[in-house]
Amino acid sequence: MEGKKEEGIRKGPWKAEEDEVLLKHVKKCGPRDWSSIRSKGLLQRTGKSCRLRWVNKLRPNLKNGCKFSVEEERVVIELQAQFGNKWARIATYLPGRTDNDVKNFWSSRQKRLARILQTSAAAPATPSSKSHKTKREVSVFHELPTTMEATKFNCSSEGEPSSQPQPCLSPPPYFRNSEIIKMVPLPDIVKPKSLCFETNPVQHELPITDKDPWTDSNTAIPFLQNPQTQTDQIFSSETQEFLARFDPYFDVLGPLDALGLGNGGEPLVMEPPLFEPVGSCLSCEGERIDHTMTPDCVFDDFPTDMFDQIEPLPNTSGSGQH
DNA sequence: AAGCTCGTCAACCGCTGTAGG
DNA sequence: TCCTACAGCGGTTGACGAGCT
Repeated sequence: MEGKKEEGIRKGPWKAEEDEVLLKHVKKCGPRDWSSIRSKGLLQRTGKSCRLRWVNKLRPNLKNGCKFSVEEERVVIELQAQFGNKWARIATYLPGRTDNDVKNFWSSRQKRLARILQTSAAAPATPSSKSHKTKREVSVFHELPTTMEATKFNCSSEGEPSSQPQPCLSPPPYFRNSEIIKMVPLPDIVKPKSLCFETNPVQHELPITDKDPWTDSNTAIPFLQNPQTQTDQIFSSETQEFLARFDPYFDVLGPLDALGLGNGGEPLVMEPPLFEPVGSCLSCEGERIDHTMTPDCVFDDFPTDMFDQIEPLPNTSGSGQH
């Protein structure tokens, strides 16, 4: 398709004059016929580029240059868990935000997650060192609780979540209700298989296998082990204090109607079933679908290298396993 | 003060889906 | 049914600024 060399195509940052021309076109013709902009000689931009400029910068009511609010962050997190990386779809739930905004926001978080995982693995437990935290470190840790879910949870491994919410695309439980979040302070070593995403708390105490389902070795994944202990070991008291502030944050991660979304801002209109209990959800048509999210299904979709940088903790056998 | 690291943002690229001929 | 053009989407990249060492 792209056989012939495109001549006279301008790329790069848009000038104010170009924006003006584009706006005029949209006023006249509406947000369509993008390719005609070039064919008419109005701009030396591809239709694609024009559309993108309109959608991301020139459209009315965009929240350009303002950071994501806490509410917006929560919505993105929830919807990403439900829909996967369907940024355009997610953006429709966020008035004034574009798919590009959401995408950028999410990838920043992913980067931070990667860094957190690396640094927490590379520099564990140095409580006395570094009594001062840099601002940046603090902000990184600020993301910690919410980045735990940052992996894709589209549990169908054979591909793409469809445009409809799929049963398997339910949000990860610790972001669905506080009941599940309370699984965090488990007393013992928690291996992935015991991170059962069920509302039934009993599941959290499932027998733990000797094998790590990811590595097929006996190496447990420290980050997922007894998180309380890990937190104590890895983070300084300041950071812990900071993390402690997330308790109330988690508390509001209950059913959507409890989120108070839109407080003081534009109301965030949510489509039906964002916060369904694990085990069932509603299809787009409002039809309830029962399903069970198995741990395997969930962890299948963790990036395989997600924990590459994490070294196993010293053997905690005795205190840990049961 | 300079260099470095990181986060944010804008824009491009390639792929896919769809409508029309 | 096939082909083509276009629209839309998601991934990626590069520029830039802010903060830190």
